Amino acid sequence: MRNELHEALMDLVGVVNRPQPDQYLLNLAGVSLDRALFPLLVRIGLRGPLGVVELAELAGRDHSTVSRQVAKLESLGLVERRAGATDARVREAVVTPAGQAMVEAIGRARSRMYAAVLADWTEEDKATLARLLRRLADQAKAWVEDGSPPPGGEQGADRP
Amino acid sequence: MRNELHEALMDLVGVVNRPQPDQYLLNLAGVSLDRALFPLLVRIGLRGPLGVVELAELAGRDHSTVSRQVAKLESLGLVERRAGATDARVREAVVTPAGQAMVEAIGRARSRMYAAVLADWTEEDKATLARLLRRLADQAKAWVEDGSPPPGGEQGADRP
DNA sequence: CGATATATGTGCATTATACACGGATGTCGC
DNA sequence: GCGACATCCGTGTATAATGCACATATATCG
Repeated sequence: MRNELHEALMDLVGVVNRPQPDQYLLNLAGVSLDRALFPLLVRIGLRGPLGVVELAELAGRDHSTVSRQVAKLESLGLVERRAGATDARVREAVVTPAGQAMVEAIGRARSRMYAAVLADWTEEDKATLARLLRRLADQAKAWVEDGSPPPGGEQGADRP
Repeated sequence: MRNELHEALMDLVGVVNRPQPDQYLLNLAGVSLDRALFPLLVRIGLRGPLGVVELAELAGRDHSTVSRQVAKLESLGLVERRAGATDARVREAVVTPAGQAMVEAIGRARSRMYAAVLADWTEEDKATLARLLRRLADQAKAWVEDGSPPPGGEQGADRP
C-alpha cells in the first residue's frame, strides 16, 4: 500500500539524515569538513556556479544561513566567489581546485559506499529503483513547489 | 548507474526535508505542532510504547535531545509517560487519545498527499517502488549500524 | 530619473543538538 | 544478599544552526 511506501521512505530518510553516513564518507575520502557545509559544497561542485538564493532554495534553508556557510567554505579555500556574468547582484560560488578535489574524493567514496550497500542487487533492480526514484523525486518536487501551499487556501507559505 | 540513484535519492531527501511538506500535512490535518516534535509523535503513535533511548535511536538524535522533546509532547498532552512493564528504568512514552487523534489525522492527510503525488502511477510501479525502497532502507540501516563505523577504525574527526 | 523587485550580507534571538555528569534501576558474578 | 558494572533517564552547559528584520547594492520597469 501507500503506507508501506511511506514507511520505507521515512526509514530511508532517517538513515540518510544520520551523521554517520556523511562522517563515514568524509573519513573514507580522507577529508574533514563540517557536516552542514558538506551538502552545500557538493551541490556547488555538481551544479556549477550558484548564487546564494538559488543554493538556499536547493538546500531548503534560509538564504542568510546559506550565506554564512558559503562564507565558511570560502574561508576554507574550497569555493570562490565572483560576480555573476549577467547580474552584478549575485556573487556566484564556484569550487576551487581544492574544493573540486574534495568533491571528487567524496564521489569516489560514495561509489564505494553504494557498492557495499547494493552488493547483492541485480543491475535490473538498481536501474528500476533509480528510474522510479527519479520520477518520484521530480513529482514530489513539483508538488511542493506548485501544488501544496495553494490548495489549502493558505497564502504564500513562502515569503509573505 | 549508481550516480543516478544517488542523485535521485538526494533530491528526494531534499524535498522531504523541507518544512513545507510537514507544514502542509499539519495544516491539512488541522493541527498545530512544532516541526521537530512531529516525527517523534508519529513514531510513538505507530510503534507503540517507546523509551527515550530507543526513540532516540530511531530518530538518529541524542537521547538528551529526545528527552526534552518528549517532555514537550507530554506538556502538550499528546503523550503520557509511564514506567516500563518489565524495566523500571525506562519511562515509556505512549500517545494519549488526543495524540492518537492527531496521529490519525496526520495519517489521513498523508494519504491524500501521496495520492496527489502518485496520481498517475500504476499500481505495479507503486508496489515495485515500495518493495525496492524497503529493501534499500533495510540494507542501508544495517550497513550504518554494523558496517560503516568499525571498518575505518576512525573515531575522532567529530568534536575536537 | 523614480519606484519597485531581487540578491546579498549582518545583527539578533531562538531553537536544536550534543556532551558531561549524576541519580536510579537492572544484571551478573560471587 | 551484595557489590561491580551497565543501562536508562534527566539536567546543566556550551555550541551550532537557523530564521527574521533590516540595510545595502543592483536590476528592471514605467
